[in-house]
Amino acid sequence: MFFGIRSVSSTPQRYNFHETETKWQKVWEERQTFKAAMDKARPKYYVLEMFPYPSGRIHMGHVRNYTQGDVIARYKRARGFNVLHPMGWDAFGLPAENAAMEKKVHPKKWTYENIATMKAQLKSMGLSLDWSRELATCDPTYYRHQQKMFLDFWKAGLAYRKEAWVNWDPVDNTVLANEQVIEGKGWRTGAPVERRKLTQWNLRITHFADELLSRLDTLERWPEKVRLMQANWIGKSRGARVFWQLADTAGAKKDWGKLEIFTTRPDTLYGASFMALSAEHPVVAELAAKDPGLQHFVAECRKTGTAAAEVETAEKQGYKLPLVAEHPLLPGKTVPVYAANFVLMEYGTGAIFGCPGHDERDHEFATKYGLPILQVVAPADGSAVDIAAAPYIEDGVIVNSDFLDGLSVEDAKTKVIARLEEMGVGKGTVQYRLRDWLVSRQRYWGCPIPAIHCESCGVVPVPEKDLPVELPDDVTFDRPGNPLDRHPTWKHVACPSCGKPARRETDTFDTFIDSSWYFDRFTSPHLATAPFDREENHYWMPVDQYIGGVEHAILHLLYSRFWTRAMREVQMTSRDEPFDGLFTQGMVCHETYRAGDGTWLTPEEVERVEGGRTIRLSDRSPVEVGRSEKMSKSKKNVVDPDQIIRDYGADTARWFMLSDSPPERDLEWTEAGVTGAWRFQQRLHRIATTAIDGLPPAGAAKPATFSDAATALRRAAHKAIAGISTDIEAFHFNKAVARLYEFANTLDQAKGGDESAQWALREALEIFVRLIGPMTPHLAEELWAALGHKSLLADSPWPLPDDALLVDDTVTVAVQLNGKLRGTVALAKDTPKDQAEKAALALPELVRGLDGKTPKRVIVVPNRIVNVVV
RNA sequence: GCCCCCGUGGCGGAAUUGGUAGACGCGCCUGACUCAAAAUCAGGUUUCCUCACGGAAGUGUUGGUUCGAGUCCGACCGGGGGCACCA
Repeated sequence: MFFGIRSVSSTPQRYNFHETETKWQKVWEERQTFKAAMDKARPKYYVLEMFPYPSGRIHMGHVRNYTQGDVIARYKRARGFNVLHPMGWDAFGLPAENAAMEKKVHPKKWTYENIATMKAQLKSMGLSLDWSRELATCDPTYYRHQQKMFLDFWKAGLAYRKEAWVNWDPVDNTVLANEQVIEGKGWRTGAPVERRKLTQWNLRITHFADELLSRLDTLERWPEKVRLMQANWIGKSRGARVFWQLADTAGAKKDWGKLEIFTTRPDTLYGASFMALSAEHPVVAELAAKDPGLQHFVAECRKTGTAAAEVETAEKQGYKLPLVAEHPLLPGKTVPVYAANFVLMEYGTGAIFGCPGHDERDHEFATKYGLPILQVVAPADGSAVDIAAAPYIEDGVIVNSDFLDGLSVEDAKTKVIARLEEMGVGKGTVQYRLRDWLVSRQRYWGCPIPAIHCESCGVVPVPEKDLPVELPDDVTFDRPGNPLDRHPTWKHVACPSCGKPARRETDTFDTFIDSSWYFDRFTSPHLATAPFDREENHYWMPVDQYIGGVEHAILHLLYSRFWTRAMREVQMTSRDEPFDGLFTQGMVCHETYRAGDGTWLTPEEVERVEGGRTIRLSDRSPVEVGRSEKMSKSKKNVVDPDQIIRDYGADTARWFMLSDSPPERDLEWTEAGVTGAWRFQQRLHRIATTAIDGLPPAGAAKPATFSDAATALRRAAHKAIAGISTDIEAFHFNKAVARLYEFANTLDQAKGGDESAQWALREALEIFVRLIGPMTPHLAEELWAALGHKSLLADSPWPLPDDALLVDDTVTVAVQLNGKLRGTVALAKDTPKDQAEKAALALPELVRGLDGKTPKRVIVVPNRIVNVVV
């Protein structure tokens, strides 16, 4: 439906939003209204929205995110806080390199042009941002500090190189962190990741695993959902490491030493019937050297890799090794040892003991290979279970387990761990699912890793005086692979330690490092000598309110929490957590359209016609309307913010973003909704400007008494203040909008009357204008000036409600008969129970319902309800 | 498979946290203005019965707790999200 857009251009506008919006944006900019400066005498408030990747143009998701943040920023400002509300650019990343390959534009040029475009777009939204603090992570003045911090972390043992099996994205030609592999596929490319053994840089996030987990409980202003996701990701499990002596059955006489396994069920040790090692386990590798069959098996395991679909369908496979393991608690008892495709080298010790009686996976494996299935846990109620048919996973009592018999599972765990430790064959441990953060990327457009490889000195840090290690500009993108690596001169340097020819590290950092501390940099964005000034940082941090998409629940938010701790470890800060409050906003969705030939159509290419049908504008052919989905280029269901702002104005776009849908839920973008929001802006302007004629001047003396109508209006106004303040604080913007509609309706109905009514009308209008200020700042500023104010609304305080006007003298009390509503009675507020009861019993509708019966009981809830029970 | 969240009119969603279900907006219907339309304004809009007054039912289904349940508890159905051979 595009009637709306057409009607805008064909209707004479009484409120010229375009002119008004540019006017006020200019005023705010000229007066540096939103420039933030440290002021220890005032309480600070740091509002931050996740900074955008400069992809080219802003999308509706940005509009929603930044509108929400701006409401909070402007509101807190009006409440007297010294607000910091900055904006910057997450400017490194692969799309710039892809653009370089496809469009032959240098990544730097492409990025900065995009930044210019998007900055202009954001400015047209009228956001209360301090642009003087703008930063871009691709700027050497930014990333030099990042390189320095990395060197500090390296020195402190928080950064290290390790050879390991890593996830390789074959499309982007780079390795990925575990967090960036979703269902076995690269998070950006969707290509199945391959496994490669490479030496890569890692950050020791696992060092803080326990703290990152336990501190989640204290993040009270974080969504429960995000905390839960992080807790699951960290994945703490208690268990034991148990050492099994390996013995050779092939007669090689080699002493294989003890095999260390991890288990969360040491209570089931007596049910062990096999051992299983990862195909990548060193013992397997050693045996494979002389066993082609095992080599083949290992290769097969590697092939199945991590792709989720394959994992699900893949059968448990084992390869019997020429080894046995001696049971640590049963002298003389041995179990066979297998290499198995389901054991992960990355988790625990890469080796397990199999207890088929009480583990789903082990049961499947044992059944396949004809291994014994022993029962060591029985249901507490004494009922029998068929352990051969299915494993028994539930809680119960331990049986067939020597000194553990009769104990509960929990008690048995404690007791067996104590015994293992006593015997020196095991120990209780805590295991985390979280792995260290792999940060090397084989890409050009990222922050260079400040390290040098020297044949004689090994890996040497770049001396601080040589920072920043800057990216060279003259690179080529004509071939796949890392342009830094094939640059003719860049990587050739002298070793800082011995001076001999050496080679620069050509990998760059994962761009999630860039975004792990930008919020700190915003506190002193221009400081050259350090990432931030301690005093400034201490004043502004932590971020009081962070707002962004839930898709960053693990990646960005967990990394940032880690980075803050790493900085603490090297004494850069004493803070533990970067974000005090977090809000995750929902996505912006739109209907999808498909032409007869199946191709996707943009909303601009279709029109809804009479009879509810939808047709393609070009040839009037019918269009299939699909369900509403997140706006995406691939489905073409996108609406350009620029166009909306041009046709309807920023205030309308903002208002619509805040209306109807709760901010944490997905929002359905509809053309009808936008025109509705636009009409309301027009209506507001009309209501206000017509009312302003004949009002007493600003600051006129308050009348001693008010007419009933005037008091009613004042009540509505002051209730609006109270309600909307609460709503904004609670992020219930849709409710605040609803209240503003109600208040606008009241205002529209308010007729001129005596002097007190005129005074009340001015009061109400001024309150109204201040209340819409955070949401539609341009219109509000315009009306504020029209009301005769010389100062800016943006500099004006939030109105405070008069408590006396918030309570009503009379209340409507519902009268129920057996819990069913029969009618209502108007009573004075706080009418005593007995009088309320009397009034209710006199209600004709109740008397009729009673039909002569005597009430058995009467429940009176003061000011609420009277329930008569018969 | 495991964990979490959500099911309220034609639609988006309210409901002071156990106390008048459907605020507010969209859409739709009727009327006014208009030659007509758009815009605007006034009124209506959960469903069923009734000319009306009024009444009955009603928050995914079902059972329970309670004077009283959209709200609390149990089971089920449906939708969404996270994790997933993690030992």
